[in-house]
Amino acid sequence: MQNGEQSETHTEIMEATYRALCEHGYASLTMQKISDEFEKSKGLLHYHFDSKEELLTAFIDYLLSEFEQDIASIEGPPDEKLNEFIKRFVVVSHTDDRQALHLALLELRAQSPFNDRFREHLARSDTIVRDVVAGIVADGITQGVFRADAEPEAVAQLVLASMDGARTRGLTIGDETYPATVSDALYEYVISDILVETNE
Amino acid sequence: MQNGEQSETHTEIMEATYRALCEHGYASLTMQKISDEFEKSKGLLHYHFDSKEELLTAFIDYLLSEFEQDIASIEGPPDEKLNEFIKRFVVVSHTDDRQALHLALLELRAQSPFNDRFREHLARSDTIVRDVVAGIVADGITQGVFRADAEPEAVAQLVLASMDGARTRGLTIGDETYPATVSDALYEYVISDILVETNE
Amino acid sequence: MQNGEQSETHTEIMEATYRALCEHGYASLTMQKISDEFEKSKGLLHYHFDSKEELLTAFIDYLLSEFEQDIASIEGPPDEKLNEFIKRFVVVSHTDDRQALHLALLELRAQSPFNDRFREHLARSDTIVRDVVAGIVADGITQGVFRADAEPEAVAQLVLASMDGARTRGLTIGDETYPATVSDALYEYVISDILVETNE
Amino acid sequence: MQNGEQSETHTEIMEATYRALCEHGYASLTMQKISDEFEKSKGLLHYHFDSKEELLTAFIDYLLSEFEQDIASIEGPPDEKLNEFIKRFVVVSHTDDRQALHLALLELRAQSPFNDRFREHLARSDTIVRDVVAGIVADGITQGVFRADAEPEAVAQLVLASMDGARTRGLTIGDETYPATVSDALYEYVISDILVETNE
DNA sequence: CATGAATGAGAGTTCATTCAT
DNA sequence: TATGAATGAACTCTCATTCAT
Repeated sequence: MQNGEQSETHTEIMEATYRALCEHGYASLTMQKISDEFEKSKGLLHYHFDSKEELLTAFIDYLLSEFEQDIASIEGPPDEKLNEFIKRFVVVSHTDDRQALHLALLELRAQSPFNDRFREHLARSDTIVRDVVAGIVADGITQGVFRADAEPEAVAQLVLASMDGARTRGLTIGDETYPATVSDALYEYVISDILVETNE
Repeated sequence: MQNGEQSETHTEIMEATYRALCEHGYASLTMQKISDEFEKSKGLLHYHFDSKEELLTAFIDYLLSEFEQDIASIEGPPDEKLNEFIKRFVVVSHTDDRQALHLALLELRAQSPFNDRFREHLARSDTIVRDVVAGIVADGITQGVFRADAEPEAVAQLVLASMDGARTRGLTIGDETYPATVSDALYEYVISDILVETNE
Repeated sequence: MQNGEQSETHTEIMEATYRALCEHGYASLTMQKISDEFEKSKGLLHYHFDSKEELLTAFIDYLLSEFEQDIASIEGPPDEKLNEFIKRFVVVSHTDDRQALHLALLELRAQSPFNDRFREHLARSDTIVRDVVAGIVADGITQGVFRADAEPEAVAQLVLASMDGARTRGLTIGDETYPATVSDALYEYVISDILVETNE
Repeated sequence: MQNGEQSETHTEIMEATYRALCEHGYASLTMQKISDEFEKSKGLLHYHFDSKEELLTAFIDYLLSEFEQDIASIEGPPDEKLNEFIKRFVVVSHTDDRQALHLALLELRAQSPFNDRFREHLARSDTIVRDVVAGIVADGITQGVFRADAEPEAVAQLVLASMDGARTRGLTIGDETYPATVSDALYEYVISDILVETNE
């Protein structure tokens, strides 16, 4: 998404970083552990990236790009898009690969107060995603599926925050039912309220 | 809370760890940096704790105990308690010390999938807090301030998840208005729905 | 001088080495830094020279050859040749390119106790230069401009040593006036003594 | 001389550095090689010195302090002091330990154009030594052993430069007779000229 | 000839931990 | 208790060199 044409080795490094991050976590992620997940040599990591931080910044872009592509691929009428968005965002099974992706992102996010570049890259992506959700709600209002008094920005932030929190709590506390429970509550207490009541 | 009578040195170490964690972040937290925030020597840290992990596990208990005490001190009728809870939990000013505390907790939480002991201690606390919120809602139903069809568990999880998510996003993206916006949306789209309409 | 007909690439490598050495110093001179000053690729350096040491040995010859050519081009009667020799050897302005050349030579010389090949190449050149100066003095005696009791070898060594020392101290301590001061003292206390007093 | 009371370990590190520098030369001097000459562990080097550069800067002070002490210990009338100074400074036998010291200093000096801190420390010492020599000459004039028209500063610089150059050439070209030859020439062509002729 | 990706050893440095005092 | 010197493993990063193209 951002470069369009990265070298094969570049991609292999990103994938190795992903595996290493998922397995060991950010705090104990080392170039050696990335290298262990990488077919080629450790020195090559430094040939392609000037420093560990540079590699990880590139990795954030790689992760976000995958995530943004996933989100952009959602199709359908606004209410279905919102449902699908929530499903992809939060209802992850334990074996879902997306769970690992979100954990990786969470770790990088927890690090961002101490790293300006991380924060900038993450903030940029956050704005994009928020705009996507607010856009869905706005479209829904225009098309008459959501109530006219729904505030797209507020709804978007509430949806994102609750899903993010649910995922975080689910991931970090090890309770797999957390995201699903919150997701259900989100429907019952929020989304059902802004739906124009046609058949319900 | 867990020992009742900790030594003064123990407390000083916990406070030093807190300062070091806030300043440097979990990933680059070292015994040396804790020691730098500590009046006494670095060797003494190992006299009191067998290992860094042991120290950090004790630190989690210390943090959670402070947090739980804070929450337990809330008084008043259920709807006011819920408001106050949300306020303390999420609406933190930028200079609020509680912001740093939550960031520290987030970092430890992001680490918990890689550390069983961290996860156990955090999960225990999470259950306590969730029970507190669910209890407030249940009390509110009993006392007739919340609607009878409100589900205490579901509401508690939704409230906690959205506030947690809002705080995380606010902290890590550097947008101070995030928690307040989500908090407002939470009132408007969730809490106002479960309040028994008396004067509104 | 040693091959007579070096390839153009060879010369470009020598010039790149010269620039890199002047900029970074011997101790932190790397093949990469030489390559950075070189139009073509880094791999090509190894195509032309089997190793870094080989390249640097060739570079010594290149430097000395330039230096010897410079000295050989001095013309005139013996006393003027000696003056000119000293002037070229030591009285370098701060911006003089010769200053960098002498610094490069000094660095290689400081390395020579640890590298037999460096030492051999440098010693050979040193003998040549010493013979040139002793020859000038001997010619001066024959032609009656220098006193008959002047010892060509001793004078040559004293002149060379003092100029070398002055340059070293000037270069490394950053005092630009050093060489000129010593040069003046050399005239006043040494050369004026061996001149046949005709018009002075 | 500079601190008066350095720890024993500090001194051991300086001595280990001296041995490593003499054996391998500055350009290939590594912390590992210093550690190899050191009884204790490599990590300890970094406990006592924040970086390699800091260690080497301290080492320059250590070397210069030894050298300055040596010079300060010379006693006697001015002409004898000057003789003794030259003897200690330059006439080193091949096995003389002072030869190694001067080579070490030369290497550090050759590095000083690329390292401000090295240059400052070396320049400070250079000024001290020059003042000592100029002081000897000035005393000699006052006491009537040197001619009144001798210029202390100019003589000091000429003496130092020629001896420095002789030593450099001797050390780096491997010709042991160099310093002695230049030293003799220095007497014959310079010092004999400034001596008040009493018995010669 | 020429390139630049790739390698593996080793550079300086950091770190949790130990231990004598 | 308390200190701070000391350790050794592991860290990020650099380097001369090789090799497929």
